[in-house]
Parts: sequence; structure tokens; C-alpha cells
Amino acid sequence: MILADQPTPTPEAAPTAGTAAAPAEPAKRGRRADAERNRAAILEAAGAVFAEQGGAVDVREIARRSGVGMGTLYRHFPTKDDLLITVLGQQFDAWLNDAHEQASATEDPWQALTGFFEQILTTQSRNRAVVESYTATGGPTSSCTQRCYSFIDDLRTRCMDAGLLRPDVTTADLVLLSSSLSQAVLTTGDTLPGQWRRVLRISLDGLSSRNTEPLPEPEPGA
Amino acid sequence: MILADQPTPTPEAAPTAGTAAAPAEPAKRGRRADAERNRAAILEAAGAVFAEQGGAVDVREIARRSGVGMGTLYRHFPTKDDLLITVLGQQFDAWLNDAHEQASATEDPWQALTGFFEQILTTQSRNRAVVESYTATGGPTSSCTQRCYSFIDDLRTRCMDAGLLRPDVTTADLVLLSSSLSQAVLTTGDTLPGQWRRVLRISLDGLSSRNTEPLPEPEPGA
Amino acid sequence: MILADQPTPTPEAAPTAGTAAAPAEPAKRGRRADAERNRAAILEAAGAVFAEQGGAVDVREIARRSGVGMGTLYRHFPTKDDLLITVLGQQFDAWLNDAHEQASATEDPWQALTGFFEQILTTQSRNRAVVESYTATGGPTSSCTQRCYSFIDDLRTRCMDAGLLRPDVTTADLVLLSSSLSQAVLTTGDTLPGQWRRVLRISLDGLSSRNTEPLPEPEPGA
Amino acid sequence: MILADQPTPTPEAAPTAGTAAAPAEPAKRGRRADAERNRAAILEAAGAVFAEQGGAVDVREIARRSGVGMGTLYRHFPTKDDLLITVLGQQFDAWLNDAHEQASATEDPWQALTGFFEQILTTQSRNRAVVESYTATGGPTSSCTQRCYSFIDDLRTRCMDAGLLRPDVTTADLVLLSSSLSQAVLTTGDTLPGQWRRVLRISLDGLSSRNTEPLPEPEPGA
DNA sequence: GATGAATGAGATTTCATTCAT
DNA sequence: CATGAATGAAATCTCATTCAT
Repeated sequence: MILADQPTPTPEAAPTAGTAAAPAEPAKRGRRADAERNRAAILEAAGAVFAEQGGAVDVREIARRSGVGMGTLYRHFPTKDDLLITVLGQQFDAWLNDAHEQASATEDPWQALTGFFEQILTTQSRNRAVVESYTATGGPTSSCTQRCYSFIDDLRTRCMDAGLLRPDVTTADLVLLSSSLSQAVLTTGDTLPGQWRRVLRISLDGLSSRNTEPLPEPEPGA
Repeated sequence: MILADQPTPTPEAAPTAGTAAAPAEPAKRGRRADAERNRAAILEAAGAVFAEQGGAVDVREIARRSGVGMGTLYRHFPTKDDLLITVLGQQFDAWLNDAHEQASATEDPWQALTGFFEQILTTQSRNRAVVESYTATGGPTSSCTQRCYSFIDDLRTRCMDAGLLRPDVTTADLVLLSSSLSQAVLTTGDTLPGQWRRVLRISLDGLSSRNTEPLPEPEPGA
Repeated sequence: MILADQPTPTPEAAPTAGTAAAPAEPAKRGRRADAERNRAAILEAAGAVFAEQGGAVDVREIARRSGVGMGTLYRHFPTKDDLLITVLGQQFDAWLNDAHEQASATEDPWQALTGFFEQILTTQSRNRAVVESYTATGGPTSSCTQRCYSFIDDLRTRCMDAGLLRPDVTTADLVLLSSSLSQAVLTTGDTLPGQWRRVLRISLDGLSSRNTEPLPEPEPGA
Repeated sequence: MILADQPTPTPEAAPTAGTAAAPAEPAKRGRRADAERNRAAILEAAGAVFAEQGGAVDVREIARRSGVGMGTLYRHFPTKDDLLITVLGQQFDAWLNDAHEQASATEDPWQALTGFFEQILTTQSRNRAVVESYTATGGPTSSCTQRCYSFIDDLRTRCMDAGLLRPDVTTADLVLLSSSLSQAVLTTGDTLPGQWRRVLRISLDGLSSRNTEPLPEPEPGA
């Protein structure tokens, strides 16, 4: 497994094996506890607010909801954008961890791939800002992007080895497909919940090895 | 043809046969002509600016680029949103006319459908505000949405009649597919030009009647 | 006279011969009247506030005192610093015009020089920010500085020709002396008004040709 | 000597004979030593920062440069102003001690006076906060001011007794002269180094008894 | 005592919209 | 009608001071 050894790059999200290590550094962590709690509160509030109202909300709303002052917020995230990026990256990360876990537990490669798409879309259907931001920033942190890439590549290889996937499908294709579907979720959000599952099914069917015609090569120029 | 009889719902976009009427009321139209020119300039500038920078731009930028004062802009469009909606509707309209024309000229139903997707992705997905609007409101004006719906429904029927389309694909499915791909293109547009054609191909293959399994029914609740 | 032909470089301060021309350009000046009035009000209020309280005041105080909104203030002066610099430059300018006029009207060269120093110090004794800023910004606009330089050079030449001034006194010496005395005025401001006149007298006496020893050459390095 | 008996009014600045007392109370002083070191570090850093950037700097900058936390800084100096005043007073004090020492070692009264001015301009005028303080408060602490006054008065008396000084020059005149020249040096410091020596010379020449005309009496009013 | 994060009242700046000319 | 300055309510950001650890 490619991603198995680096599941959580952010310090506060390291529950797998680091729980015993945390109390090992009490002196240095002196004040960190409170700060970390605030940071978490901010991120949570920001996550909720961004999810509900998108990225154009008043920063004070986030400060209010997280119970911290403006100064605290700006200490942790010197800019509204910093906050947004961090929130996105974190949610992305959490989701990726879930996805990874679920995929590992699934025997059938095709079902693992299917489950992956199901999960990403289910998760993001609840979060407006996450998807909005793909358009604005081109996705979260590059580190997240890379982990995601590796993970999807893994799924692809499994399916390919089992002869289930169209032979010339690349990882980039799958990434783009997932981001495209993400936005389908937003489009139908409240009005047509569940509609996106149909489009997902269509796309997945288009990925199966039953489709034999080669995909168009992207023009090398530009 | 479904859309043929209502090509341009907005008043200023009916140049085909109305040009002779203008000189009929010269004195009063002297002013009107000027106003019309301004309105056109505003719409053009707004179109460009919204496409480049999305719907969150400063109104001044539009006023500047169109060469009119703020007052003039607000005389024509009482609200920034009015302007945005009008621009969107107009562009949508123009695009729909093109799409319609192109589809009419294409014999093969499947190719008509394919061409439609090609066109929407080529044309609209570079336009930030258009894509934003998919997420925000589910499409521009409702009248546009309806025309679009009718048009796509027409394409769907042609393909269905020819037995080329998966039997339970709905018009809503096709609409959703197109909007989701639009946003994917915007995301990857600059970094991976042409990549989207591969994903489009995958999705289209998933639409073909060769895929026989039924699509999932959206849950009736909500 | 060096400065005679360019007494007022700023547009609104051109009363000498342009009074007849003002009504000649009504169309273009359409809205300018109000804007100019506002600009003047802002500058006046800012001048007063800066003079009273120094450069660290709240901008809103200035907005309030001038009766304009924050937006108006920031339309005219995009930055607090812009406002400060403009105010300073303008006051400097006004003062320089007065000084020039007065010097022209004075026959005796030495008395012209004396009067110049008297005037600059009298004026600035009422304005805290003007002098503060010399320290911070190194003086107002360079154009003002240049005019000032020219003017002082003129005074110096007159005195030198009359044999009243120490032979190796340069214009730079006089400029530095005046700025030094400016700050003496501030230092004694409220507590010892008039005290600065004694120091002024001392310095002027040091300038007279009765002092024959050469002044030290500034080291050429650095 | 007037100033000899009260060289260091602040407690921590009495190292001359008090060093032996420190080891006398070791246990309690263990902590105190640390605190003292911190206090010194803060004062040093504050001195540097205030000198460089003036009194408007962020307190954090001082904390950072001194290597202590904000809490420690505020334990020693309950207010930014307290810190500033202490720093100023201390620097002023050190300078005054030097000045006193130097003056004592100089036989010629006029040269003592000249040396005093040389020294103040060389030392203090590079220090932004010190110079600022002349304008703001009329000098650092009042105790410093008094010592300074006494010292200058002493110099004045020596010169006066020797018949070298203009008869009606007061101590206040000399104080004002020094502070005004300080600020002039700060203004021109970087651009015209050394220029101030010429102006100093001019002013000193104006102080000499060769100038016989009486100085103007400050108006008694206000 | 020391630490540095938290606080929150300001300060600055932006921008959709209105309105005098 | 056109103009673009005016408006002022947000929004973002700073910093002296406090306080939990």
C-alpha cells in the first residue's frame, strides 16, 4: 500500500500510532493544549460555516462560532485564505483516510473503486466550500493532491490487474472524473439529492473494460 | 424543432428582423440608440470580466472596461445580480442557439449528442461565472434552463429512438453530466488542456446502449 | 527671481490669473466642484487634526470632522499616508508662497533672511504634524523641497552679495538650520512659547559675516 | 560637581559598588538573578528597537529580540510607556554620565561646551525614540531633565565666568539648542552625514560673547 | 516567575449602491 | 440620461494588554 505509512501529515490528526507519544512531550506542549483546542475549534467552526455558506462568509462569524476572538483567529491563520485552505486540506485529508481504510477492507477491486467514488461524493455532498474551492484554488494542498493521486493510482492498478478497467485509463483520468462528479453533487445538492448517483453509474460504466475503443490522446502542445 | 420559435428572449438580442424599425422613430430613438450602445458595451465588458474573474469582481471594473459611468451601469441593471443574470442568460442563449444549429445540421443522433457535449465544454467551461452559476443557482435564468432542457431532451429522444442510448437515461441525467464536466474543465483547464476530452469520452461511453444495467432510482424523499 | 514664475503647482491653488478661466470650463468641471469641496474639507480637517494631535490619529476622526464618509476620504487619499503627505505638502506650499511674497517685499537682504526664518517658525509652531513628519519622511514632496531650496538659495545669494553672510555658508546649511529650528519650536511648543526666538537669534548671529572662521568641511566619504 | 552624587537613579543601573551585595542573598537571589538578566535583555533589546524604529514599534518585536515572552516583559514593565520611559531614562543617564566625565576632563570651558554638543549630537541624534521624546514630552524623565539641566547650567557658568559666552544666554537656551540640533541630525543623518557639524558650528559661533546684542525676551504671557 | 497564546477594541480598507451635478 | 463622486456598512487586519498553563 502506497499511502499506508503516511496517513496523517498534520500533527493533530495522528491517532493511529502516536497516541502513546503525545503525553511523552508535556513540557513543550505546555500551552499548546489550549492553543490546539482553539485551533481545532476554529477549524471546526470554519468547516461548518464554509460548508453551509461557502467561502464568502464574514470571518467574524467564524470567530463567534468558534468562541475565540478575532486576534486568536488571525494568530492561527494570518489570512482568510489561509484558513480556507487549511480547512479544505484537513477535510480532504480526513476523507482520504476514510477512503483509504474502506478501500483496504474491500476485496473486489471494482467494488473498491466504486466505493471510493461513492464515498467521496457522499462526503462532499455535505460540504459546499470544499467543492467550490476546487474551482478557485485548484484543490487543497499539493501534499493532499499527491496522496490522493497515489491512492487512486493504487485503485486503478488493482482494477487494471484484474482486467476490469479500460486499458488506457490513467490515474489523471480518474482524478479528473472524481472532481467532475464532485461538482455534480453540488449542482444537484438540495434540489435533486441522489441524482448524482445516476451520473456516477454512467461514468463508472464508461470506465469498464467492456469499452474497448481507445481514449483520445491529449494534445501534447501547451 | 422545439427551440426554433423563440431564439432570443431578451429585447436587445433580436437584431435579425428588427433593424428596420429603429429609424422609424428617430428623435426619440436618438437617445435610445445611445442607451442601447451603452447597454451593449456594459454587457460585453461584464461578459468578459465575469468570465475571467468570476462573479465576485468589483462593479467598477466592469464600468471601467465598458467605458460608462457607474450611474449608467446601474440605470441599465439596478443590481449587480441583475447584470450577472442578464449576462449569463445572454451567453447561455447564444450558446444554445449555436448548439441548436449545430445539432440540426448533424445527421447522426449520437454524433449530435457528442457534438453538444464537445461544444458546451469548449465554450462554457472557460467562463468562470457560468460555471459558478451551475453551483449557485442550478443554472442561469429559468427560461434558459427550460430551453436548454428542451434541447437536450430533443437530443436524447433522437438517440433513444435510434436505440443508441441507454434506455433509462433521463434528460436530467444529461444536464447534470454536462454541468459537472463543465466545472471539471474549468478546474483543469490551464494545467491539463485536452484532458477533459478523455473523461468526456468515458462518460459518453457510459451512456451508450451497450450498458444495459438500469441506473439507480433517486430516492423519492426530499 | 527664481520661483516667481511657478508660484502654485497644485491646480486648486492657482488664484493669481486663473479666476477668469474657471467659469470657462463648466462642462468638464461638472462634478468636480463638489469633489473639490470635499477634498478641501478633508485636507482642512486633516490639517487641523494632524496639527493638534500628530500623525497617529484615527482616520475616522478626520472623516467626521470633514463631514464626509470613509469611502470619500479613501477615494481621495487611498492611504492614510497619502493624506498625511498631501496635507504636509500643501501646508508647506502655502507657507513657501507666503515666505516668497514676504521676502520679495523686503529690501534689506538680511532682514529678508531673518523674516524668512521668523515666518517658517511662526507657522510651524502651530502645527505638530508638519514637523513630526520631517523626521519620519524626510520632508514633504521633493518638488516642495526643490522650491524651498531655490528660494533659500535666492535669499542666501542676496545676503552674500551684500557681504552680510559668512562666506562659506551653503544653501544646504540654511535648509538644515531651518529644519533644526522647526523642531525647536515643537519642543518648546506649549511650555515655553517664544523661547525659540532666542535660539533663532543665536543661530542667525552665527551666520553673520562677522564670524570669519571657516566652517568644517563635511567628510566626503559615505 | 553638581551631578556627581546621584549617578544612577534606577535600581538596576548601580553596578559600580553594589556587585558585592548580590552573593549575600543567594537562595532568593537565584531567581532574582534570572529576573535581572531578563530585565537587562529587555532593556537592551528595547533600546535597540526604539532607537531604530522609534517608539511606535510593536511590543512583540522587543519581546522577540530580547528572547523573553510577552508576560515577562509586562511583568517588568506594566506598560509600553513604562518601558519606553525607562529605556529613555537609562540611555539619557548613561549619556549624561559620559558627558559629565568628558566635561570634567576638559580644561577649556568653551571646549567643554563644544564637546558637550558634539557628544549629544553624535550619540543621541541617531536614536529615533530619544529624539521623538524631545517633541513629545519635553525630554525623558523629569529627573533626567533636571540632571541635564544642572549639568548644562554648570557648563554655562564656566563659560560665562570665563567671559566666553554671550551674557544673556540661559541654560534653557542651551537645552533647546541641543534638542533642536538633535532632531536636525536625525533628519539628515543618512543623506548628509557630517553636515550637521557645520550648523553646530554656526550656532556655537552665535553663542560666543563676540555677539553683543541682547537676545529677545520671551513674552511673559501664556 | 516565565511563557506565549488569547483578547477585542480599534485601525484601515473595500465595494455595492445612491445621488448631486 | 450620463457621470463618477459620495456613502457607510461590512470586512480584514493590528497590537497593547491580559491570563491560563
